[in-house]
Amino acid sequence: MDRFDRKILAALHENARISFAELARRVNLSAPAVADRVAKLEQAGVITGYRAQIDPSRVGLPISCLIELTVKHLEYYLVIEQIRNTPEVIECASITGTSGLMIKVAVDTMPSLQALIARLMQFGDTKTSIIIDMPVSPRMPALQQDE
Amino acid sequence: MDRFDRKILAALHENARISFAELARRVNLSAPAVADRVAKLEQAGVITGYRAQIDPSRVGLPISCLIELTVKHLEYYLVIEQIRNTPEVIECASITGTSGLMIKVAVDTMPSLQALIARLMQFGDTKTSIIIDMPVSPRMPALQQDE
DNA sequence: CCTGAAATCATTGGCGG
DNA sequence: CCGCCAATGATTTCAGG
Repeated sequence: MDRFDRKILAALHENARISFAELARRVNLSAPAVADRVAKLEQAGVITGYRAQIDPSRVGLPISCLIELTVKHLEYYLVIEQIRNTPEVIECASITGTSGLMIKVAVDTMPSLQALIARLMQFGDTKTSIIIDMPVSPRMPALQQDE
Repeated sequence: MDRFDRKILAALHENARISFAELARRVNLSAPAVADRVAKLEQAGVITGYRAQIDPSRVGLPISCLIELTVKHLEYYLVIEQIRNTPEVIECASITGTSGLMIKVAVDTMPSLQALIARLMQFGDTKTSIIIDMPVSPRMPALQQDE
């Protein structure tokens, strides 16, 4: 992990669809060299994937929420399995503290949200917050200089 | 927004770096047709970008947290500006309820986390939860059939 | 890591539904 | 308006150094 890798990661985080040729021009390496480095970063698990970012509000899902779920159930993995099978769930983190899970969801209408919360309540207490805005949308972690 | 667009979004969400030629094969359209559709999805704001997903724990940032910040400050936008300029912040949502902000951060060590929390405390009360696991990592919203 | 050649791909213009 | 085909220029990929 040197300055070339850091530049590569920054560029691919900014736009994952640029060509190796363009990437090569930006970091001052040849195209085969950057392709090789990218392959190694993928294999090392540094790059875990390339995702098109889709605006839920433009595909009929104007309401996004964070739901804190205080899991009461002992079969934790069963709850997680249920959450995985819930299409409204966009993201889910297992966290310390009483809550246990923080779930990000996107729904079309309030009744849908109500139904979703009702469904989640069988697993524990819920605390729902509507996302008003995303002042910082997913961005790159600040990379260390030393590795 | 028809079944072709939905297939395109699904494919680009699964792997944003596939070629138009490959995308065309998957959705059974020609390369120019998919390129045109992708351009329109971008212009319509449906696709907001393409991001390489980087594992913070593989770049020297093993600790990820969610910090709920109950903003006391009246100059909300100033707080947000400060948060934008904080490199440890990966994501930030403005939410309903007393908290106001939910911030996702990645840090290298516990002292760094402590310093970060101390910094955020000048803007209001904080409640920090460490992310243990991501049972559902950012995935595509379930698309509506009708548009 | 670079260069160079061959295969693949992106992009444009023109044509037909 | 939307998609297909064909051609040109760029890109990817692999070999060899």
